[in-house]
Amino acid sequence: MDKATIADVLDKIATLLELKDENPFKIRAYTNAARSLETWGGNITDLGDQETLEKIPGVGKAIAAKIKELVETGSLKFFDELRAEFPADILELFSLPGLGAKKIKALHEKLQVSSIAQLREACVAGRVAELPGFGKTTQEKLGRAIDERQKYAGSFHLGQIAGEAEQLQSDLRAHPEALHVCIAGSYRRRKEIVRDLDFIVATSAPAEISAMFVQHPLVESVIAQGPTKSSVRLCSGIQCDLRVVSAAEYPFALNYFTGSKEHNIEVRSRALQRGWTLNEYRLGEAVPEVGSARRADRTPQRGVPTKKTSPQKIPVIRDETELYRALDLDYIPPELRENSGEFDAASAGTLPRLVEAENLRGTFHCHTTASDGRNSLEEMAAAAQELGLQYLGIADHSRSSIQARGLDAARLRVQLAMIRKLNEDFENFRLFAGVECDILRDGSLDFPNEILAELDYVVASVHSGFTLSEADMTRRIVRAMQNPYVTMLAHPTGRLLLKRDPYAVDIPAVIEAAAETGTWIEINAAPKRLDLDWRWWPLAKDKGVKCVINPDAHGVERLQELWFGVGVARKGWLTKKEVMNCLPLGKIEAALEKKRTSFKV
DNA sequence: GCCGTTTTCGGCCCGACTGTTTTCAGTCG
Repeated sequence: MDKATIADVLDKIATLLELKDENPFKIRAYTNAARSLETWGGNITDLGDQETLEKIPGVGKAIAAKIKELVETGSLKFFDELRAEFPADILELFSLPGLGAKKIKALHEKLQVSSIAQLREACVAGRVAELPGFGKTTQEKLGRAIDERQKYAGSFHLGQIAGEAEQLQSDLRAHPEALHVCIAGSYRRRKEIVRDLDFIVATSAPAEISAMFVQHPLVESVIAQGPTKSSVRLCSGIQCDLRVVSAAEYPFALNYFTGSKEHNIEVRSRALQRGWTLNEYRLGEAVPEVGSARRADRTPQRGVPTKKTSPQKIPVIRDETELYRALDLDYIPPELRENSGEFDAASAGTLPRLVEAENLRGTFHCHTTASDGRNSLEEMAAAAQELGLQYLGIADHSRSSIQARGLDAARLRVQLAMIRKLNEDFENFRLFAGVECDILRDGSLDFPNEILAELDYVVASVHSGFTLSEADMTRRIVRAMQNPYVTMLAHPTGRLLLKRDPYAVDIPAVIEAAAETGTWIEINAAPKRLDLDWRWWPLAKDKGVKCVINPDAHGVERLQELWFGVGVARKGWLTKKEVMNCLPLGKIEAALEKKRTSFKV
C-alpha cells in the first residue's frame, strides 16, 4: 500500500463524513492529513510505525492508528463500516459541478438517487426540480453537466492547456486598462495536472476587462459573469476564472489565488498571530466578532482571533515580497507553496535559489529521423542553437524499440560518424553522441559495453515489460544503473499523465542506487510525463543525486518543453547546482567523462 | 480530528456567485 492509496482512503472518509453532516473541522482534519501524507518525504516502510506517523503534520493519534491498520491489514474497519452506510456509487456524484454533500444527501434521502445514471433519470423525469432547495434551473444544469462529463473530464496536463493559457494571458496584458495580469492557481505553482486556470487582473475598469475576457475568441461558453468574477470554458474544455481587482488589492488576490490552500491557511494563521486578518483583498486589523450567539458566553477578549493584547502596526504591501516580509518570511516562489517545508525555510532564510530556464546550457535525450523523431540532426542542432544552448545530446532509440525504429550497432555508428563530422563545423556549440538504450527485462542493456564505450553518453530507459512486480522492476533498473556506461536514467516511472499509471518501482531504492553509482536521474520535460515527479526530488537532492532536465524531443518545436521540466525542478527545490545541464560546455564534457570512469562495479 | 507564543479546551480562512428564496443556503476555490 502506498501513500497515494492511503491518502485516497482519507479523502473518501472525509467525503462520507460530509454526507453524514459531521463536524466540518473533523472532515477537514481528514482532508488535511491526506494532503500532508502526499507531500510527506518519509519512506513507505516506516508507515506502520505509530510514532513516525504522528510526526506527520496533521496526523494525530486517531488518524495515525487508522493508517497503521491500513498498512498492516490492507483494510480499515472504520472506513468499511462508513462505506456500508451509503450506496457504492454515491461518491461519483461529487464529481458533478454544483453538487455538494448537502444536495447529494437530499437527492439520496428524498429521491433515492445514488449514482449519476439515477440522477440523469430523475432529471429527465423532472423530479429533481420539485425538491426543496432545487429548481428547474438546477435540474437543467445538472442534466447538462452529466452530458458534458465525458468531454470535460476536468483534468489537463500542462501541454494540453499552456498554449491557450499563455495566449489569453498575453491578450489580457495587451488590454490598455490592464495594470497587472497573472495566471495564479496550480498553473503558477507548476503542478503537473491542472483543473482550471485562475486569471487575476488589476484594473480600474473592471467591466471592460470582464467583457473582453468573456468575448475572447478562445472562449467556448460563459459559465458565470459578475462584476468581480467571471468563469468561462475554453475550447480545450478547461474552465477559466477571472478575478478583477484594484491595483492595491492585486498582491493579496495574486497570493490568495495562487494557493495552495494548505499554504494559504498557514499564511493566514501567521497574519492572525500578528493581530491581522488576511483575505484576498487586504491585510487588516483582526476585530473581535460581536453579536455572535456562539461567542456570547465568553469574554470579549476570547473572540479576538489574535490571542495577543495589541496588534502590530499594519505595513504597506505593494507586492508579494512585501507581504511575505510582513510575516517575517523571505519571498516564497510559487512552485514551493505546498506547505511542505517552505515556511520553516523562509523563516530561517534558507530557501534555495531555484534553478531557472536561463540557467540551462544544453540538454540530452533528443530524437532524430534516424529513429522516431521528425527532424534531422542538422535541424535539431540548429533549433538548439537558436534557443541559446551550447550543446545538444542526441539519443535515438536502441534496436529493441522496434516500434520506434530503434538503431542497431551499424546504424548507430553511422550516426556517430555524422555527429563527429558536424561538430567540426560548429563554433561554440557541440552535439553529443548518445543513445536511448533499452533496459531489457533482466536489467541488462540493449547494446554491449564495447558499443556504449564509443559514445559520449548513454540514456537508459524502460520501454517494455511494464507489468513486472515492484521487486523485479526495481532490481532491473538498479542493475542497469550499475553499468558504468549508463550516464542517466530516463523517465524513471514510465507514467503518462492522465493516461497510464507509473509502473511498480521502489523509487527510494532507485534514488539510493543513483547516489551510489553517480547515475543522473532525468526530469523528462515532456508535459505528458514530467517524470521523475517533483515530490521525489527533495529526497534525491538530500542523497546527493544529480538531475538532468531533458525534453525527450521528437521534433524541433518540442525543445521548448524544457520549460515544463524547469517547473518540476523548481517544485522539487532544485538549484542549478543539482541540475547537470546547467553546466557550460567545457564542464559538462568533463562531467560525462568522469561519470563513466569514477564508478566501476 | 488536530493543535498549542493564553497548551488538554476551544478554535479551526473566508468571500463570490448562483439559485432559491424574500434573507440565505449551498457550492466553490
